[in-house]
Amino acid sequence: MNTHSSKPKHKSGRGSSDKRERILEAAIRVFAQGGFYATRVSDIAKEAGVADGTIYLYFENKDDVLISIFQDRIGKLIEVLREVAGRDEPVDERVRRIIELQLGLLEGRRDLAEVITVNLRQSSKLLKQYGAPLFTEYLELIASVIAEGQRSGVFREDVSSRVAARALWGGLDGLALTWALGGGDKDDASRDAALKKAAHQWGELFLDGLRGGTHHA
Amino acid sequence: MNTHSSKPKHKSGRGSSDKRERILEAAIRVFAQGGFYATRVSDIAKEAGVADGTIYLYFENKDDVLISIFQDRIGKLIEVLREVAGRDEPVDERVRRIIELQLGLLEGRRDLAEVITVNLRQSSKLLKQYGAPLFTEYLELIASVIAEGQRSGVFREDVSSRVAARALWGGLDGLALTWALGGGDKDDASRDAALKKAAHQWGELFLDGLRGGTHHA
Amino acid sequence: MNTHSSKPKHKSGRGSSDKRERILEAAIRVFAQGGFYATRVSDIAKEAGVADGTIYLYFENKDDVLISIFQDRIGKLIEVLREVAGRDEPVDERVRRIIELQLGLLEGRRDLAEVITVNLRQSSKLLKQYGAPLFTEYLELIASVIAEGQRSGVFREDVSSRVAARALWGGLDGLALTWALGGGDKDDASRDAALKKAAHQWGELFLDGLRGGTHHA
Amino acid sequence: MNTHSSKPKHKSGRGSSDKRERILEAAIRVFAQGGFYATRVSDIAKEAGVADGTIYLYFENKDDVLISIFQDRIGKLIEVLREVAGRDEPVDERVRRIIELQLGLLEGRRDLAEVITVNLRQSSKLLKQYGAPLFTEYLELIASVIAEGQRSGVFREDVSSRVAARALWGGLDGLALTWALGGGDKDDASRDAALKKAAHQWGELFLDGLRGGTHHA
DNA sequence: AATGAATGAGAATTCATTCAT
DNA sequence: CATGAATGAATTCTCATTCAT
Repeated sequence: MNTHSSKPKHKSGRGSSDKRERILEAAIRVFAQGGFYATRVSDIAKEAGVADGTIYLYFENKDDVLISIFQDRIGKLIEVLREVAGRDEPVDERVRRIIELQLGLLEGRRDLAEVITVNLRQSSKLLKQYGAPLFTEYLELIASVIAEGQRSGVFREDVSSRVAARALWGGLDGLALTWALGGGDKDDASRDAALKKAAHQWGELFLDGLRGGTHHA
Repeated sequence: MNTHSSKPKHKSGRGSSDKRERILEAAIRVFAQGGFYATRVSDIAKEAGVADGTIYLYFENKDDVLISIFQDRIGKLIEVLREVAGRDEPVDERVRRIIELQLGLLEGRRDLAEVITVNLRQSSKLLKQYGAPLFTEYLELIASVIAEGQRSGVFREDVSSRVAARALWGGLDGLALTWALGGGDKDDASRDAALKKAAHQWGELFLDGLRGGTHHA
Repeated sequence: MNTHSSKPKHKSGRGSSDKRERILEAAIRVFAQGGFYATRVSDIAKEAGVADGTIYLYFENKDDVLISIFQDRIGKLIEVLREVAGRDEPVDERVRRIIELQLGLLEGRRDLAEVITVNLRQSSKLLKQYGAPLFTEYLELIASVIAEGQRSGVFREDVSSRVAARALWGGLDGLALTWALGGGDKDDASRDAALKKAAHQWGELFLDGLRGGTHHA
Repeated sequence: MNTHSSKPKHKSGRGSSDKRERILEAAIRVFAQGGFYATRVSDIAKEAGVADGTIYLYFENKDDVLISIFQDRIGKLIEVLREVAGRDEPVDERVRRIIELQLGLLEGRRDLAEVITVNLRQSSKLLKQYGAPLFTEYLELIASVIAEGQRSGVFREDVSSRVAARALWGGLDGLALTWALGGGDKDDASRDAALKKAAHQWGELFLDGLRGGTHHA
């Protein structure tokens, strides 16, 4: 449903389709290290412990591997997000969950963060063709929560819910980028904690800003 | 190997080094369109109206062209930013200027803006090696303005100025990305207007959020 | 290396070797459609309704499949041809039978005909190594009929029987090629009828030419 | 006009476009030796004394090289044929010229004969897509001469001029095939003479057959 | 300085063949 | 006997870079 590749003839095979997963994980690691373009297909294969040709049993081509990473992960994220967005909780609480969710996806996965925030943009073609639809869906979901907050009077209405959604996502992506790029001086655990703290601050700033219009009067 | 651009023996030359400039401008345009990797050296040459070989009279290699864009352009951007950051204006006013600057709304220097949002992520290798330091400097400059606002009591202090700076940049980048992804349905003028409006909304949301801590008490 | 097909340990087997036959038939079909090189072993397998690996239980390799087609089928064709050539009928009648035979109009053995016009030229290497001898035998048989006609005074003698045989075959091949190239505008039945008619005309032209020397005096 | 490739950016360059010719000649040699599919692009390059990449400056891809051989040669042949077909000579004389012409194309070029008669058919795709149109034009030209002979009462009318044209060409192609395939037992000169002689015989047989209908009454 | 034809290293992809099940 | 997932050698084609003019 959320996979794009038309290839996986296996799928149902028990131990077989975890090979697809293995390749995907290997690709995330090597893409994060060297970037999409600098990574050779044989690098992915070696990292996954399979032969070069095996990649092509599970993916159309190299592009498809990157796209699949994006689609698999974002697809899952959207699923959960949809549930969160529909919860019976105060909207600001739901916004906080969204933030945690987006960063939770990355929890301890600096490599995944780099692939999503950096690598995907290296190919504008891929980004536009495959990324845009999913990305738009994701943003619309966030925007709908904000819009609900606006209708209920919790959030200011002089800011477009879509603009706010984009800014929220962009801010998180900005934090993730710095986090991904940051050299390895500190240990992962403290880096994780730092990201979490930063995300919390950013969330409160955002929420206050979103409520802020009321104070203008 | 680690020092770059030992080539530009011209630079000082009179009319000749405007060819370097022409190549740089051409490269910014084509990189922005198709990305660093999808762009062939011959594309840059054609756009610049010179022969392929001519590129190599002014730059070491293709990487060097991208690096030079970073250094030349972000360097200039930082210069302007430094001036804006140091102005004798209220901090929130300065933050508004920074937003306009980054989106290229200021002085019609759209190309400068493109460099950051589009080119920054093109090559992870180059990004890490050459982009990161400059990028960090850029962010620090923004953070310093925010910090000043915090010290003067205008901005809340429970949010790290660096986190706020990253979020500010990320939000802008998010708006720019959507803007870039959005198909060419509308004309440029109305797209520009939409971006300007979105940027304004985002700025006010951000500033209110940044002041917001005060209302919590 | 130079002896081929040491594999078919089955051959004598009862019902199992009809699988070999099935593969051979399938190969003829797919080779005829796309050519030897454009056909993948998996295409043959799919057409035959067996697994890829099964092919290798009956044939050394892909080349061996083509060679086997030559040997099995052209062998049979030559057998039939030999019978026709030796019949107790007027030579011109026998020439007419040969034409029908080669075009597969005789006894509905279209597949036999395909072997020569379609498969003969598929691989120059194999053609030279395995096809040429059989092909020569085939032509010699035709030439022998013509030579017989010459000796009995029915056919002119100022034309080499071998040259005539080659020309006869070539003409038929030319008709078949046009027939194969002709897009699928008409239905198979009418295409068949057209080929039959063309073959008849060609046969009479050829026979008259072959008798023609008598008029020269 | 008769070249298909959209590549040759050079063309007018003096000494430059003979490189295209050099590659073409080299390709004819190596295709004839090993066949189209067995020949690697690097083989062509080596034979032509150029780098692999140079091939791609003059041709789209490997297919294009084969197509270009066919188109260049057949294209030229058609030009001359058109002149011959329109001459003010007896039709049978013109048919003799056509035969000489078609074989003259191959004069001493066993390799070219093999490429045209054997290699082109190895790829039904190429043959159908590019060969068919030119081939049809060529045949129509021959058919028009035969039709003229029929209208003037020299040739029998119970044979379709198109069928006759195909048979004529096919017969010649058949002779050329045997000639190309024949091992190298004799020297080239005597082989050439043999081909010429065979062609003459075939021509007379064909012409007599084409007149033959008149004797049937 | 400028040119652009030529180069050739490098990478993606295909597909015949194998072999564990 | 049969299968078909896995393999990896082989090949085409691209494109950054060079260098003779």
